[in-house]
Amino acid sequence: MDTTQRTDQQRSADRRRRELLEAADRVVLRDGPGASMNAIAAEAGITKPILYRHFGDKGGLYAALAKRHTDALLDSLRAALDAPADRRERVEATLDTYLSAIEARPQVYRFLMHPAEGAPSEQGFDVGKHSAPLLRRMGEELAQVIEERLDLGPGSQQLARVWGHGIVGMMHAAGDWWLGERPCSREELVRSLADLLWGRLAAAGDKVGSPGF
Amino acid sequence: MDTTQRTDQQRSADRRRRELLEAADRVVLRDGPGASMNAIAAEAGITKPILYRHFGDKGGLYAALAKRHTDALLDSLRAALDAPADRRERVEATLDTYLSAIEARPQVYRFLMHPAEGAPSEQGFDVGKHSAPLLRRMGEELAQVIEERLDLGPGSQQLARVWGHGIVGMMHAAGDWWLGERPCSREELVRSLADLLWGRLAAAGDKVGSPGF
DNA sequence: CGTGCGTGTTACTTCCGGTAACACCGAGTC
DNA sequence: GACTCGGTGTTACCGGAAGTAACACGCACG
Repeated sequence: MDTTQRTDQQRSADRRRRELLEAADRVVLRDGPGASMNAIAAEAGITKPILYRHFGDKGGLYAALAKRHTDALLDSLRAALDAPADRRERVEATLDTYLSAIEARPQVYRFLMHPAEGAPSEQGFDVGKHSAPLLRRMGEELAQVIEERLDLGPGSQQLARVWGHGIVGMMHAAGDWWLGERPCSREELVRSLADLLWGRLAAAGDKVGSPGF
Repeated sequence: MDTTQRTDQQRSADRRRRELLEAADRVVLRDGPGASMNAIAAEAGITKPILYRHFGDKGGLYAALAKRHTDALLDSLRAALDAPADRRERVEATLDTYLSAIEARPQVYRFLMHPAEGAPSEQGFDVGKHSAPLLRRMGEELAQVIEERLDLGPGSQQLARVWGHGIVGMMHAAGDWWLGERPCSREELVRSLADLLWGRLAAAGDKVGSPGF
């Protein structure tokens, strides 16, 4: 009964919400994740309480903001992951997609990786609950693809999840470091990481002059 | 000329500093990284300005605190990394050392991974500068060991650094996820990760019913 | 005796997240 | 046309945290 009536208000509320999110986006991209609610409200041309009415609290706003970017990135990754190519190519394409994304918009990336924090009266403090939702989602997503596509024998589901989170973490940490120091080209980085996943660590020989026990 | 005079004051100042750090440690371990300077001062039986005289600002205190734990963890890891065993065993021992550490003291671990944040007037916002100093140090350390021990052919130094940071990231992300969900035993996790590094991802067969492109 | 100097305190400023209370405005109703 | 009502907006405040004076005690050294 209210579905038809709702549309009008709902649509306008949704549009407002999107405008607010875009303003918040601009501010966060400019000032970093420490951007204040006042600043965001000012950018949107309004005042704080409105933000709170729309998003509850700062965490809510940041979560909404993060969801937008996270969804976008995950879509790109899914595309690379599902491409009709052989495994190595798909892995490299996925790595490259992720690295391209963080290279193109490092501020977004920084924000996504360290969203929450700072809330006073932080209760239970369950380890691992927040951290980085994006990493978790990427890990789960990758785990699913691995489990669907690869024959890993018994315990495959568990193994796939470990690998999913592990590979995502590898990608993330290497990307973070690379972005800070730019020690090599993106292509080289992708190749090096793929080599690592392809077992080159195990296959490498000992160094000749290595400390001989 | 002042070296002899200094010893006395210096020693007492150092002892005081250590006491303060220990108090801070207790509070942070109890209340999480959001612990206030007031709370830390109270735990130490003093008041805020003293903390500021010793550590400059909250970041300084947290950095000092982080350094203690980071150094300790890195020592353990170095021991595992340098053990006289074959490569696979060393890798497993290192993974296990890290995972044991975060399992034994999750609060410390949480603190180390998300130390800073929250400072207003955060200038330049260089991506990747802060993030997690511990991860960076671990990555560099591992890179060094890899480069020392393995024969990786041309470009070995670059490759070692990529791998160092990548492997550390893998360990971290998998550990973080594991700590939150506890989906398997530590031994299984270690084995799964070592398998990943040993190329099982590349070696696995396609699943029979997999979507055939 | 007094003059530094290290150690400590109280009391303050500033800023931020979050909230309460009030003000305006357009639509539907009698 | 007056009246209410929901949505949008505001100002003004609270509580708490970081960080900073400014002042006070104690102790060695001339």
